Amino acid sequence: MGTDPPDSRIACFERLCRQRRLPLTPQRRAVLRFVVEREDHPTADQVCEAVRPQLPGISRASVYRVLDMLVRIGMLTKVCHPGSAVRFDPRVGRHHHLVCLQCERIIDVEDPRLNRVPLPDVRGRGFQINDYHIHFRGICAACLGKKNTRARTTRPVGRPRAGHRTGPTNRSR
Amino acid sequence: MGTDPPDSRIACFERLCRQRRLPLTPQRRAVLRFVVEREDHPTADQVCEAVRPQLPGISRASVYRVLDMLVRIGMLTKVCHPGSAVRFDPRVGRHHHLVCLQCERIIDVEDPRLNRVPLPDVRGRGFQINDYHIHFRGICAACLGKKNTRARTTRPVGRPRAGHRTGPTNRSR
DNA sequence: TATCATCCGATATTTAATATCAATCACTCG
DNA sequence: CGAGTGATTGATATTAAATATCGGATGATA
Ligand SMILES: [Zn+2]
Ligand SMILES: [Zn+2]
Ligand SMILES: [Zn+2]
Ligand SMILES: [Zn+2]
Repeated sequence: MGTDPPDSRIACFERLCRQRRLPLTPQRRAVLRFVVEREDHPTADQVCEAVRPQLPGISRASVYRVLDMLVRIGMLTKVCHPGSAVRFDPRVGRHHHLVCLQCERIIDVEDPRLNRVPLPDVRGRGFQINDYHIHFRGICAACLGKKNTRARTTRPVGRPRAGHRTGPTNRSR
Repeated sequence: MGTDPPDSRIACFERLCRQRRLPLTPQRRAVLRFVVEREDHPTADQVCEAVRPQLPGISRASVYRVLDMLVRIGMLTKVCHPGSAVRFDPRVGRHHHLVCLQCERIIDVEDPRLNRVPLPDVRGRGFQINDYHIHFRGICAACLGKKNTRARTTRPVGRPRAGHRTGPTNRSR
């Protein structure tokens, strides 16, 4: 259901709106259409910029409101990763993500074996598990290509030990 | 290593600072001590409030900076979940989380079976996987207790269909 | 077309997080 | 122990993300 073609998803949304007596506005159509047509989990800001050409007057507040509403009625889900804004995902079924530690890109990943992960036994702690979601962290193809750029996550912290000097110590200034 | 007792972790931090010639300030000690003594993944703001009694003058900016530095040198990790601020985790080894959809609480979970999850075959897409992390979503024991409170995630959206009226339609006012 | 609840855009506000900079502080080496 | 040096700190301002408010506009239904 989260992988249906865009038109089918829009139709599903319209059905849902009629059922629940929710007005079907151009803003809602445009935002949903944009998100279901993308595969890269855009942020609210990206949605805003992308939709403006077709709907010149749309306000940022509306984009936030519409996205929130689409999440509430189950058409979208939210994904987040430390260091980047919340992203919106048109796939609502169980699937998992590759997260690039360098460019923050989020890529969908699907593998039937990942849907058979054993649930931990947490009944002792009284936690009721409804669903799960795996974040695979690493480096995407694009970032592996430009390897010479220093990786933010592996940059050494602090100054080198004495004796490892890489240049003159008494700089002018 | 992420599960050692607090004193051992502080000692490890001091060793790391000396190695890298990073000044060992009271702010850094206090922030690290607080986070490693907690198990509930506090936010930067919670760290700030908790540390202030012991270090009255500490500024919010310093707390952010120190937390960021502790992440960079590998003493802490960041965790995030849509709808709540970034949280800091004293456990840096692979482990997983129970996320309560109602109160945003994050609880550590460990199960040897979860460390043998098959990695998806993404070599075709050129993604290099370094690590992974599972979010189990659900409802925690505390929130299951007070069940009468309406769950935010299951609240119906929109008004009911005509005919399902639950009260008088023509209210005064 | 008329009615009405809902939504939209504009604006202000809250919250999280980062940038700047002078004064202070921790560390090292005499 | 005391001076020298560079990183850190606190105060402040600023950016960015997200939410709240409110009058006017709009979609749904009859
Ligand atoms: Zn990348
Ligand atoms: Zn996805
Ligand atoms: Zn809870
Ligand atoms: Zn944890």
